[in-house]
Amino acid sequence: MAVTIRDVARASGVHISTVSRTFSAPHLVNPETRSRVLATAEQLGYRPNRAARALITGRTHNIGLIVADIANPFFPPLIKAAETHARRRDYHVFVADTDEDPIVELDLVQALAKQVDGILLCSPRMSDDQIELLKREVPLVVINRLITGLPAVVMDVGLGARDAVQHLLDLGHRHLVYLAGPRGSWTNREIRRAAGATARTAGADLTVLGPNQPVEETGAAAAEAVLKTGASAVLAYNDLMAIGLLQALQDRGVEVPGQVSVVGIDDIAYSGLVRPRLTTVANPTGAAGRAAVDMLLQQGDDGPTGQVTLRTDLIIRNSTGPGPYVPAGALNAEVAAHVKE
Amino acid sequence: MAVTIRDVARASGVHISTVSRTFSAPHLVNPETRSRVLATAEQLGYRPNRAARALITGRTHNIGLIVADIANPFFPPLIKAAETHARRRDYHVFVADTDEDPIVELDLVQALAKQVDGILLCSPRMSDDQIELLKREVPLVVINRLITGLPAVVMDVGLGARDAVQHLLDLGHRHLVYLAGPRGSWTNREIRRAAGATARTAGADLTVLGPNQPVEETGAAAAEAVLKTGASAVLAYNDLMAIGLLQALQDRGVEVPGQVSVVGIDDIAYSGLVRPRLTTVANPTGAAGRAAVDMLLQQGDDGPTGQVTLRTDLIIRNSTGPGPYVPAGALNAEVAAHVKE
DNA sequence: TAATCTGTTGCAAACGTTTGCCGAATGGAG
DNA sequence: CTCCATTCGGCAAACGTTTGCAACAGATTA
Repeated sequence: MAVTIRDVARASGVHISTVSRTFSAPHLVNPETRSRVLATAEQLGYRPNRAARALITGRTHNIGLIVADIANPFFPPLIKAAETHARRRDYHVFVADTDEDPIVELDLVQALAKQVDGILLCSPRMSDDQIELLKREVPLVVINRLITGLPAVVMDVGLGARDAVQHLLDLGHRHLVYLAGPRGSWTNREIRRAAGATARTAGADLTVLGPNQPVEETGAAAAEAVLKTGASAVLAYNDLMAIGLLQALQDRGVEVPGQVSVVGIDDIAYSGLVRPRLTTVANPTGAAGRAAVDMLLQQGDDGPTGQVTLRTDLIIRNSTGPGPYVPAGALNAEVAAHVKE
Repeated sequence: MAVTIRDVARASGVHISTVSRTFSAPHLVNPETRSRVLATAEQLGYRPNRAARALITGRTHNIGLIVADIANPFFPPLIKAAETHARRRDYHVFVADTDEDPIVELDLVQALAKQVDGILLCSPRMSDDQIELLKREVPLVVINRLITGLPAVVMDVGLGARDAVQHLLDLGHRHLVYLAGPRGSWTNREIRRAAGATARTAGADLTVLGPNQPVEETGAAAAEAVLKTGASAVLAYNDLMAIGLLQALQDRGVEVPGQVSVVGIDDIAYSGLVRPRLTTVANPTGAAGRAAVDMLLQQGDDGPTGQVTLRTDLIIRNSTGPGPYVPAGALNAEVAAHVKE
């Protein structure tokens, strides 16, 4: 049914190997022959069968991209960037969603392993050991998690969390809440560590609430607990939760940032659209996707290597304002500017 | 390097065909032999090579999903639903992004054709003829566009647009704007047609502004033009544009819905989070994704068939309010409820 | 003139499966 | 004890490519 290399060979009066070479090693075939073959191939609508090619070359020209939740707005820009970048290099991308489930994650990697030249593992929830093991089955690049010895692209959320907490401290907040993310998330641990350290250094309190599924609903559901802590500022694991919290607080008549300041992480497209506009830590997700593809596809001796850290940026908008302990001298020009905005 | 069927055969002392049958036709092999083979396969970490299998069976167990823009929040829920549904049926999904470019779209279908058992084409921008032609190369299910003779899953945006316009008319608006979507979009034509017909029937004006790229920025950029028309209500091609417009109007000091009412389409996750919360037409994207997968994978004589229309729902929130011509008698209970909300 | 090289092509094996066909073994019926 | 049916497993071809090897022609070199 489908037109194969053999049909083209017959129609142009050459051996199939010549047709094959016309496509995969053009310099080895006489220009005249080549153009003849190309012409008949075009005319017949021939397209090389990648599966057959993969079988013999061992290279599928496919990559896998495994994310926790496609519908989480953090991922689409990353997926898009990775896919576009991969396609530019003539690779196709399998996208799969684990629903935050480490078991599904494991299955998925194994199922995809034979079908791809490598896998991009986004924010994996598996244990380090499991990932280590999987690495032997298929080239892996991990995104958003640092594991010694494993190639990775991470965004420096530690830095982001530090900046965010420092921003809150500068505003005069002394009791903060970290609204934690899902169990098993490296990002979550990083944020928690950095936020804790920064708060501690300044002699401020940091209460951790969680773990939580990183969705809007849990952010909203946490409002009660947040208020009960008596904290005046909240750093959320991601914008989704921050926005959920924002909503729930306002529904309860709590003013943001008047009574409680809220900071998110990710800078998803909509964090600038909610009211008040969300102060958040911007993550370079597109760049991360591209970097990960590059790393995976790098002409490898044996597999991808290296660890890349991308910088994050605190974006100050309107969901953060002065806290209860703003010292007279601290209301300097910079902070004043934030407050005013 | 990778463990093949042959390794398993050798290790368990049977012929490779027996191993093959153990996996693809278990009932043909002695339970005892089967469990022995299964055991060694497990121990060796054997996984069937799908490419090789595809070569001989002609079924890849992959499908392609082509969308205009992964980062457009309309698509991720659809992608997620389709992927999850496909995986449940043991299919993997290639996801690709055309960036709204019909050329890329065409290339993509052809490139993917040999590698998949079928392709889901979301909101294609190609011409009907082109799609018709492609259908001969690979089984196709079109989402969000109706083409005679082609299997499709569409959401009834015509109905949605009618409901939306009727809602605005009921509120007393007599001059409406339709902020159009991209050229080549079937959805766009449907909305325009239905909105126009509904307005015309009621003797109201409908000004069409566009075509536009379906992103937030163009919605914002259109604010000026919208105001210039003097219309009191706007229906946007999608929520993204509606939200952009909302923002821009408010930035100009125009009250929504006080001075201008705005209705979106899609009900993306964030339309309920902006202020005012957006009145919009909800599209069952998840259901559409699943239906399309089912249609594509239906045990087919020759290819998928049928056309499914999924119903849409007008969700009334706070971005719509009474218009300048609200007749005394029209402020019935239902409308009053809307207004109050 | 013989030897060597270069460029172009054909030949055939290989990649990891599936599957139609055939033969061997087993067991039940007559 | 023979015959037949059934169950099981092996054999080998096939899927559409790539690629090392060899053959051949013509050109270059010695």
